[in-house]
Amino acid sequence: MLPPAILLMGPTASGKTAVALELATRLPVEIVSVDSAQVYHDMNIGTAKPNPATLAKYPHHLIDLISPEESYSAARFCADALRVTADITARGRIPLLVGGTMLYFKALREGLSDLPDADVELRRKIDAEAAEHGWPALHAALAALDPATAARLKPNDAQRIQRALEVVRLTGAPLATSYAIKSQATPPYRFISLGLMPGDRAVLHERIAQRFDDMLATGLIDEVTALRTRYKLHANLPSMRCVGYRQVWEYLEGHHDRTALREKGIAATRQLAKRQMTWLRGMHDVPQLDCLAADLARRVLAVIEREVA
RNA sequence: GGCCAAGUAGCUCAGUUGGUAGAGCAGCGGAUUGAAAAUCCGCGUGUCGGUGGUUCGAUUCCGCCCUUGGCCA
Repeated sequence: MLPPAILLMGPTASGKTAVALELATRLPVEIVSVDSAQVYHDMNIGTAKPNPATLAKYPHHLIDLISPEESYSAARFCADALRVTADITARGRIPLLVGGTMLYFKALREGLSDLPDADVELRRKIDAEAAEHGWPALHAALAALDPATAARLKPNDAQRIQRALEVVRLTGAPLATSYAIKSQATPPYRFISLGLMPGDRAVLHERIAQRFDDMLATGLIDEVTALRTRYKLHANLPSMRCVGYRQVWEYLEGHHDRTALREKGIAATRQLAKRQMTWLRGMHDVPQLDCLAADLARRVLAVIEREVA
């Protein structure tokens, strides 16, 4: 029988971290972060990373991996996750993967196809073409090379059109050809999946507002200012497009005032939570618990103990 | 008490020279394969403050009333 691995998924501000820490005191688990923003060094407040004392007591894998100047990816996450979970299992412990980056969970559970990595130079060229002719023109160009993919994508879906053009140019074949092959072996685990969803979304929204205010109060703006001093950053980097960081960046550039920063930050976080919940709703095989329940940790524990045993 | 301004979507407002109304934000749904906290798509019936009048027809014009804000007493 395959060893167990626990997947704890939920929208931002649903209390995932608190539950994970609680579980860590009761089960032989090691926490693995599934979070595309917590991988960056020096982005702590805005990504709601646990504080140093907590991290010392409960080590988290897959946080603080790269510089904000760099990019991460779902593929890299899969590779990293499989490596650290193998280590954890070898130590006789159970991996507890916790986070809100649903694409990473999906990639882990369903595997990825064998596609070429991002090609910085090629992307730069495609961006230049888009700047000149617009994305709908590139969408039309894609239709000539890969009609099936073009039909699937909207003319303004910049990111996917770019990726499709990139893969087609690098492989010389339509995307579907590459997609057909899921090369990655399924992970050697028995996944125990759990989703956290708010019974009352208004309460989650309230919590998100509170949390963003807390971030501002504990120095989010200073954090971004320091990042801009320490690193070579620009507004289009994945790190600076993260929720909160993007809005503070715009504030520092003078695009809006402090009140607008707060409103935009909260709105962006809500939209994020909404997209995460859309993913979760679509995962029909993942049992869900109300993250607003008072005894949440106990309920999660009950489900896990039943499944692990 | 008098004068002035405003009352239209959850919020901020636009608009109809009289033919029952639409933007932004918020909210909701969806897509999602190496940037995913990204990127993109879809969803708008609201006593147009109330009530009388003029009119074939009033959210629009007129009277009165109500509410809010400002100025004057």
